[in-house]
Amino acid sequence: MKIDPRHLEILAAIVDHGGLTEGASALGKSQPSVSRSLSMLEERLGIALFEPNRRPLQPTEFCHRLAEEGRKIRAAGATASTVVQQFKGGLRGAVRVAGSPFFIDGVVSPIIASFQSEYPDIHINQSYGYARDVIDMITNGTLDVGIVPIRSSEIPPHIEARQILPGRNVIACRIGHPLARKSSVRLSEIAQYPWIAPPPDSPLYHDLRAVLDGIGMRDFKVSFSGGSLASVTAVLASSDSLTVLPYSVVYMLRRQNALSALSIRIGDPDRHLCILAAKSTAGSSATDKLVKFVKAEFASLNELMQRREQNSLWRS
Amino acid sequence: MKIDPRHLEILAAIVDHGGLTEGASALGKSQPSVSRSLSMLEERLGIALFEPNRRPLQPTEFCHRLAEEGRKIRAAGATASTVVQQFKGGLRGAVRVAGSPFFIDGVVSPIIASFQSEYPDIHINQSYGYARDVIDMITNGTLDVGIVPIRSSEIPPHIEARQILPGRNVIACRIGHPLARKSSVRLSEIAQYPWIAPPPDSPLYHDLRAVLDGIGMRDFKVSFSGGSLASVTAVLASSDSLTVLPYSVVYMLRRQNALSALSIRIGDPDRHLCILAAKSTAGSSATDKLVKFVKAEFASLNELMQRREQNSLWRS
DNA sequence: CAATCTTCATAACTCTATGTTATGTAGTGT
DNA sequence: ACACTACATAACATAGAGTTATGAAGATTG
Repeated sequence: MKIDPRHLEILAAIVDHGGLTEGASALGKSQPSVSRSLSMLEERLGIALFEPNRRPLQPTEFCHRLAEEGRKIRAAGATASTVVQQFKGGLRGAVRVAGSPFFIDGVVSPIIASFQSEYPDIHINQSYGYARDVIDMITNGTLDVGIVPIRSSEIPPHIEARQILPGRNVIACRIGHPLARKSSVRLSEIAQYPWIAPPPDSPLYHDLRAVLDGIGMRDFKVSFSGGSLASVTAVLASSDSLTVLPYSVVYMLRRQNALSALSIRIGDPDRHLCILAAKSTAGSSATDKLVKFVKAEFASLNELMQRREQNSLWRS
Repeated sequence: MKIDPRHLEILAAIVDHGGLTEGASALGKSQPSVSRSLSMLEERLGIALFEPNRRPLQPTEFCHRLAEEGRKIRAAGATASTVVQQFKGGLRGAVRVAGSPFFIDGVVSPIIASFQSEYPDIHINQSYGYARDVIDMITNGTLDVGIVPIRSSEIPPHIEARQILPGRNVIACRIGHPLARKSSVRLSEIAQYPWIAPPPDSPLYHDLRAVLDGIGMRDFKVSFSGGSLASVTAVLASSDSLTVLPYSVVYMLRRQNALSALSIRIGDPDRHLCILAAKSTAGSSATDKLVKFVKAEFASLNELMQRREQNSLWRS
């Protein structure tokens, strides 16, 4: 027999709050109203929900079982409320953005800073996530915009994606690194230096492995592993270590006199940086504004980077 | 803002069935009723749930999101229905029995063993409990059958009780006890022997106190207290201790050459052994079969015991 | 493009469940 | 034994959902 889901929520509230009066209050209902609803439910079920003659109410095993379902209903209701708030709040100047940590820290954050000075009333909520997580969050509505390197075959049909940079990696090092001033770097010269590995679960780590496999290095010396872009940059800047980073990230950091890159061409990944958003018309004008702005900034950045051959750029 | 969980279920049904009319039918609701509920919901939310001017209704992304929560609520409701059926249907092939420990161990277990050899497909779940607990468990549906000594005034109206043995206690001892072979035992003879007391929270303990008060013994020497029927029997068998036990229990144990009883009449309790079950129609045929079997076995046992005068029985 | 069919919206009436305040009953603690 | 707490019940009002009947609008077909 079908039970009204509100009644299951009532049972959950009573069990979780240890009594009818407290449970009713938690639900915003009056104590007599809840009491009567329970009595009618017990009469319909023909099975006791609470031990008789006990104060406060002591649930039976049967009640506990139904209360468990009531908790699930309550959780679903809470999620629905969040969805409502998101769809309303999304219309009112808040955008949630996520992306690969190094891209977010190295490239996207400065762009978003520019966006916010131009649109001060739009709030940006920024977080990290790789492609798979970003897609999930956009799909379930907890994210508005994702900026991640991704293969086009990995983009599901309900998500709108636009490539903003081609996949391009370089071997990064500190400014003034012994190899940095060489116009041509040979394999044997790289082998003697230690490497910094990105977080093992990141696509960049796989890029690193691919690069080193391509160069023929089976075992490489890792002097530092994991960490944020800032910590990687700090380690690079204070040692002769090498790592693999996206070209755009190094380019942006070069502006800060932070990093340089070696004059050696390494294989580019087939994942291109894309900006992702849901295809639905629920996209807010704030989200639309941000997407447009980010596309324009990356177009500009791409143009700047293309004006410089990789090798000639790093020879200054 | 909180959404009525029934409305979330409605959204799920509409989305899953491809239209309002089909969805309403799936929920057992009328089409106009669902249409109006939806209109009122959209008005309260202030966000469109369906693309305008489309037939059949085409959900928005917002609606899809809420429908997902509706599915969770529907699933929880289905599980709750299953729980209800289990608590009702659990009475179909499995019977839960509880009673006073000494009766259960000494008399009821052998009867249930006979029952199960006759009905091997009926599962018996056996446990202990005194009258008050047994009544509570039957009331709240966690027990099917209780076998306990009880006064008829203690039986609530919603429970069906049938007396299966009159209240009758004897002073039990080991076979070969010095007093066991006497045809008439006097008070002064009893006083010198130690006593075994049943668990203090048991009605039998109160019976023991009542017996000793009636005999005029204010302070009696307790050499062993509490424990199961097996442990009490073991202590009796290996010492000259005495205790008070129900006549039927001793009778059953006598068959095993385990115990004997003194030839002295002591006051009988006003609690008679009864078999209890809920009056509700939820009683299964398995429960009915067990109740009938237990009644018959106890009638037979009662007849056997009545064929023997108490004193002549113990004189063999 | 018009006619027909399908799907949903609206109206009017009825009924049920839930809201309220007031008060009684029963269990628990001191 | 008394006071307090927690729940049950009564009476009245209201809102939401049930119904049948019917209209409006979108989609399909000839």
